[in-house]
Amino acid sequence: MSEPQLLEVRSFADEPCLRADAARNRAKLLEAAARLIAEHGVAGVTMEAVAAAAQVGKGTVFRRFGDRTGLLMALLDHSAQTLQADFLGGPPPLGPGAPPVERLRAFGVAVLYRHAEQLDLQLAAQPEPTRRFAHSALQALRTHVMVLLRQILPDADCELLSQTLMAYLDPALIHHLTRQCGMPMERLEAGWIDLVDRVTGTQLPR
Amino acid sequence: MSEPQLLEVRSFADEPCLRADAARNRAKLLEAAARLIAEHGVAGVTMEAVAAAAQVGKGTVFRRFGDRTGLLMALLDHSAQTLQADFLGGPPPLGPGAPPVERLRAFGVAVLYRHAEQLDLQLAAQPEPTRRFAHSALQALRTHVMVLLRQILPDADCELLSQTLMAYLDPALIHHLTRQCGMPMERLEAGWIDLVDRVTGTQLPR
DNA sequence: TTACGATCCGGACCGAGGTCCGTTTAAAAG
DNA sequence: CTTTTAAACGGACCTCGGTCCGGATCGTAA
Repeated sequence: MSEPQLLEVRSFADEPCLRADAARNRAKLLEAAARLIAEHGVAGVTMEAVAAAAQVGKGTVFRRFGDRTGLLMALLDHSAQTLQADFLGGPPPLGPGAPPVERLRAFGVAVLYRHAEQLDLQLAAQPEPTRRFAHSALQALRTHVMVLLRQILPDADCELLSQTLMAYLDPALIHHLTRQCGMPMERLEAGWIDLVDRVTGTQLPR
Repeated sequence: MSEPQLLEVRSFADEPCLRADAARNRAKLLEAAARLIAEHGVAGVTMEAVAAAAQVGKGTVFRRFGDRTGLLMALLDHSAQTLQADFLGGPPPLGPGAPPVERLRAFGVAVLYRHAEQLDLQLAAQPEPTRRFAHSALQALRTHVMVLLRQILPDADCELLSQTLMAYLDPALIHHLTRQCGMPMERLEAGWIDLVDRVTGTQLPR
């Protein structure tokens, strides 16, 4: 069994090798949080409730995860790393091997459905506006988009364009369009393809 | 003196004719909030502080504005209506008269700078993720973009495209790019023009 | 094994948003 | 001018995120 991915896919969070008890509590807390979500939904994930469910002091939760957002992000971390591994080292069209435009299309669709599956958690994990774009999970995704874009449009402002593309995949937007406007996911998916084509100038002949 | 705009530009908020005392208190509260911002920044705008500064009970603030976001939005309301009047009935290229693509370009630039001016307040007024896209102030802007887009691209999914374009103008994104990444506004402005051109296929000959 | 310092733990404490309900008051009806 | 009622008022109260610090624990080095 060799490592499935050779590329650096480490977690964004801090892990300077926790003390034994700290690591144990961390695991207990994540498990407790997951259980609370399963039982009472994301709204039931109160810092005190998590602490109680994990039989741990409240302060412990905050020291480990910083704040509520941090805890929720940690719950999403595993899935985030899986996705990252997929588009960094997995099979095409997501992974390397396919032409950049196709990778971009596949990437968006993958993120779209991943976010849709975890919508409630993704929404709750959304940090306050000032930090929304600073979070490393998002940064990683955006950087990947930017790299792909640069291969397609070497002369464009790919930093800005990548922000625009990522904005389309914002969980809050997905929530609004699917749950408040009633759009089916297929339409969002088509919208992504269309957007990629327009931005990259890969317009299908009309 | 005739009404400057004939189009419906009424506030999005509730105003089923308040009772005299209610209207008076509403004004006192807005004034107090503005003063608090001037003195202690947006962070100083605490619901209790506003209530106290306006010599009013805390419950009054909540009944009038619903929540903190509502109060902050109300502070932005006047500027929002001005902008709306400008692009609905003002002079070109923002208002009617110019070709749709130019109106779109002008619109984005106008919103960009308006948001940049009021960044702190805009950020603080940002509602929780589930309501971010539902708010009527945003809806009004997006609808306008959509109308313009439809004139340019009658066969495209303008609802989705307009969301994408609006996302570029998100105050949180502007904050990130200018204050955290250090980009000058000129670059964001150029980015908007570029984005509009790509999306509408109005690519300048390269 | 013991001693020690860094790290972690726990839960009291605080501030702020939001709710509730008994009381007051504007303003329309008689 | 009185009555009446829907609306507005006020502030006590609750919840929850986040902070703090004295005390317990782990890991290490002697």
